[in-house]
Amino acid sequence: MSIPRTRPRPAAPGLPAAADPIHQRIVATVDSIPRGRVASYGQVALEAGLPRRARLVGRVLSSLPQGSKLAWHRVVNAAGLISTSGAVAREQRRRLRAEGVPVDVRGRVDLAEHGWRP
DNA sequence: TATATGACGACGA
DNA sequence: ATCGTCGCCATAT
Repeated sequence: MSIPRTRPRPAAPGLPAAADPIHQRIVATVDSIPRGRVASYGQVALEAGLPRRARLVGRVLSSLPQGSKLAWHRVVNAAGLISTSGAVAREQRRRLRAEGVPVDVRGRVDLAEHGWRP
């Protein structure tokens, strides 16, 4: 029997990424981070049932549509540092401070103090 | 098909 | 604390 030489394809080529169930779990997890707390990319991945997929979380957040209501600003890297840059980083810092999360001059949040502990 | 590149992270020196 | 290395994996080139 010859095996079809077709590789598995991403479920629906052409459908919006938001339709992907993996993507949805990540979004749902970020949505569960309480106001005033922050989580790391790796932590979000873990909570979403996707261990070691931190980069995927970053990729999903970086491709959110403009005007998304998701609290993407509550996600920082494992060191507590804002991982975005430029105008996005300034917006993230602004939003965090606006909800009572201190961000130091280097763009760092104290995870021991404001980290999300589900 | 091969390499490079990230909104990352764990680890060892 | 800082740095390099490696693992990770979807996209881009």
